[in-house]
Amino acid sequence: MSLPHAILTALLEKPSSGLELTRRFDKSIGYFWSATHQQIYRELGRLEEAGQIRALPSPVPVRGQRKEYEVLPAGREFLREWVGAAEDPKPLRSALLLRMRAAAVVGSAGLRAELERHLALHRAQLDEYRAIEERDFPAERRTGEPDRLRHLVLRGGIDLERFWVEWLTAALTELGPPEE
Amino acid sequence: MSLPHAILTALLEKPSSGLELTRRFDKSIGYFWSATHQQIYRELGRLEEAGQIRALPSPVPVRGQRKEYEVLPAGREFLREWVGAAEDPKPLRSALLLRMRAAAVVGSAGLRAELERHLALHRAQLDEYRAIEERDFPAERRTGEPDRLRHLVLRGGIDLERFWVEWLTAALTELGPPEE
DNA sequence: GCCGCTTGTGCAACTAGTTGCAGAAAGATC
DNA sequence: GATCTTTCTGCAACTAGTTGCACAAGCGGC
Repeated sequence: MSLPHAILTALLEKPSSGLELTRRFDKSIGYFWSATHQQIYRELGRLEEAGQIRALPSPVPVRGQRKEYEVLPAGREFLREWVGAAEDPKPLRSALLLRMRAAAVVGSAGLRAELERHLALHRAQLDEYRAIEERDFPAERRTGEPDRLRHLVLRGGIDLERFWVEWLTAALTELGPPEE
Repeated sequence: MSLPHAILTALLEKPSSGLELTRRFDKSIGYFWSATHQQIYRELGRLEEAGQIRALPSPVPVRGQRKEYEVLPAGREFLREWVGAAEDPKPLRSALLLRMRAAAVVGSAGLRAELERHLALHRAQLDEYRAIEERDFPAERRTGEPDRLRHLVLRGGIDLERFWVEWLTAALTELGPPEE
């Protein structure tokens, strides 16, 4: 399970409060490890309990008030170990591929519209990734190891979206004209 | 959630007992919607309860004895509706991409070996898919709609594995020589 | 005829992730 | 200065998925 590692990574990149983390998950880390604010708050509690992060000293420790967290040495070490650990890839789960297989059995009525909708979503995501690439990784900035690695991650996201766009396009062609 | 749909699809393709389903998940449907035997037994119970499948009449309804299930009309209808339903793609979750991002922060020690291990696994999966394609979808068999759709699904699997093989190869190059 | 192995089904207890809601604090509106 | 809205944190209850184990039936050997 990788949520604690995702949070530690985000906190090392920049100490944050729970809500800040949630927002950053929505537009960065969350692109390949999504989490709701609920998961994040709960995990922050566990990580603090385990001595891997701590809340920055603040005047009043009251509910409804932002709490900034930073990573402790134990947390950094925990993350460092995980980077080199053996962990098998989780088997793929795609409801869309499954649906197409179901369509082979009960007919493909209505599937075309869904494929078009997904195609639009993946195109949008692809555009977003490309915008990020232009903004954060112009050719001249791809030098230090950290940046090279982060750029690789983004390239992974881009190529995955490209895969979906291509597959969906092929599927739509194969499915034939609308209202066949 | 798609497990019931996966099971209905599998049962429509061929009525089976719980264990048979488990085996078929391990080498077919499960490639894009995996499930353990536990999940399958539990879901079979629910589907039977809901009147979407039924156990074929058997002499003795005892524990430890195989039970064949077949899909009832209500189950088929349920699946048919799902094929055309709107359902957003679930956000990507890749522990490996996440790990690379963590590596950008705490260093990439040990990561290279993991990338190589994953590369081998994805290559093996790719080979398996290709063998299935040759066996089940020779060029002359890709005619009826059901077969065309099933082949599309398999092509999706193949291209996804190809994506990983290419990305991992690029990542290893980018990471530089071993023991940098 | 019993002993151990495999096949098949399933319960129980766990971890991970989701959804709905609530309450405190602080700024915005009148 | 009363109320309204937004921000931020969090509890509670749920669904999905995993892991470990148990128990029955059949089969094979001896």
